[in-house]
Amino acid sequence: MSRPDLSSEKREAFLPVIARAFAEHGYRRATTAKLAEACGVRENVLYRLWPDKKAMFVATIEYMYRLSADAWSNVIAKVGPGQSAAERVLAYSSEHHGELGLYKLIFAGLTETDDPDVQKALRDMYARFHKFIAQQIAVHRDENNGKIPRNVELAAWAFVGLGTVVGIGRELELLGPVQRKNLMREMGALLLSGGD
Amino acid sequence: MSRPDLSSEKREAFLPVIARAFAEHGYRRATTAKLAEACGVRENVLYRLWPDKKAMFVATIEYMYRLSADAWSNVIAKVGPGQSAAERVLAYSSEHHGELGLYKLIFAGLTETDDPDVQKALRDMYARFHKFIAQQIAVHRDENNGKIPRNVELAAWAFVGLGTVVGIGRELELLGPVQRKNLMREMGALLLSGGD
DNA sequence: CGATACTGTAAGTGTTCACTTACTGATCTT
DNA sequence: AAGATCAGTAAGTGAACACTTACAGTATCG
Repeated sequence: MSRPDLSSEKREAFLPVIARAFAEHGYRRATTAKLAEACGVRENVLYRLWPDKKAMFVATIEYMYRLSADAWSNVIAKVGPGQSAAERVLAYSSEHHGELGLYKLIFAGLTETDDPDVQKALRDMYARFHKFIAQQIAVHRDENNGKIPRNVELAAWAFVGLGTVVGIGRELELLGPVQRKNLMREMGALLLSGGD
Repeated sequence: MSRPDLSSEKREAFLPVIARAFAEHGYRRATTAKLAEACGVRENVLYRLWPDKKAMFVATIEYMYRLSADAWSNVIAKVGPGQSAAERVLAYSSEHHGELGLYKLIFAGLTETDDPDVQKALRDMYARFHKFIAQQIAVHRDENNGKIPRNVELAAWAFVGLGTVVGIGRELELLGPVQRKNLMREMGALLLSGGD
C-alpha cells in the first residue's frame, strides 16, 4: 500500500483538452499521439487512464453533455424578467450555440455508429437532451400536467434538429453568426409556441 | 488510336455500389479494398477512374444528391389531388425519408470537413437542397413574387434540420418508423404554414 | 496485320496509427 | 529506511490502408 490513486483527477484534468482535440479534428484525425501531445504527456499515460481511444471518445461525449447541461441549468436557474425558462434557454442558445464544439463531436461520433459503445453514448446524450427540451416546452406551454403530449415530443425533436442544422451551417460556413442567431431564435419561437 | 474510352460509363456503373458502401461504413471504414471488392474489381481499376479515394467520395455525394433531387422532381411533376407541390413532397418525404442513405453519407462527410473538396461538395449540396425547399415553401404560401422572404429562408433551414434529426434518429435507433413519419409530417406542416 | 490503347490480375510499398514494453525515477505508507 | 506502487520517458511493433508498379491479355482502329 502506497501513494494514493490520482487517476480520476487526471482524467478530469485531461478531458477538456482531449475534448477540444476531438472537436477540432474529429475522431480519426485526432490521433492518440496528438491527444497526448495536447495533454503534455506521452500516449502511454493516456492508456493508463482509459483502456483505449474509444473510451476516451465516449468520456468526451459525456463530458461535453455535462458542460452543455450545466450551462442550460444555470440559465434556467437565473430569475429572468417575465420570460419563461424555455424562452431564456432559447435566447441563450441563439447567442451561444455551438461554442462548446459539441456538434463537431456528434458528427464525428455519428460515423462511428457501428461501434456499440459510441452509439450508446450518443443515443443517451440525444435522449437526455430531447427529454430536457420537451419538459421545457411543456412547462412553457403550460401543458405540464404530469405527462408530455405527443406534439411536444415532436416539437422537441424538431428543436434538436434546429440545433443540428445550425451546427452544420456553422461547420460548412453556410450560415453566418447573424443568420444562425435568427434561425435559432425565430424558428425556436415557432416550435415553442407550436404555431398558436 | 484504338478502343473507345468507357471510363465515364464505368464510373456511372460503379457509383451506386460505391455509394452503398460509403453509406454503410462511413468514409474511413469504407476502405478502397472494400470498395473494389463490392464493385467486383481490383483497387487498381478504381484508381484509373478517380484520382483518389476522396474524389470517389465527392462523386458519391453528388450522385446521391442527384438521386434525391430526381425523386423529388418526380413527386412534384405528378399532378396530385388538391395538394400543393410542397405538400406532396412533404408526404413523400415522411414516407421515404432516409431510404437512400444520404444522411449517413453526410455524417461521414461532416467529419472530413477539413478537406476543402469534401467541404465544398457538402456545402453545395446543402445549399441546393435549401434553395429547393425554400422555393417550394414560398410557392406553397403563395408568397412567390420573385423574391424569397427571410421567414421562408429560415423555415427552409429548419426543414433541413428536421430531415437531419430524422436521419440521426434513424441512425441511432432513437426514432421508430412511425415516429419518424409523424415527426416529418407534423413538424413539416408547421414549418410549411409558418404558424398561421 | 500490327500498333495502340484499354482491361484485368497480382504483388508490393511506404506511411500512419493504435497500442505495448522496458525502464528510470518519484512519492507515499509502515 | 524499505518496500511497494505510481508517474513519466523512450522506443518499438504489428496491422491496416491508400496508393503504385509491373505485366499479361484483349479489343479496336488504320
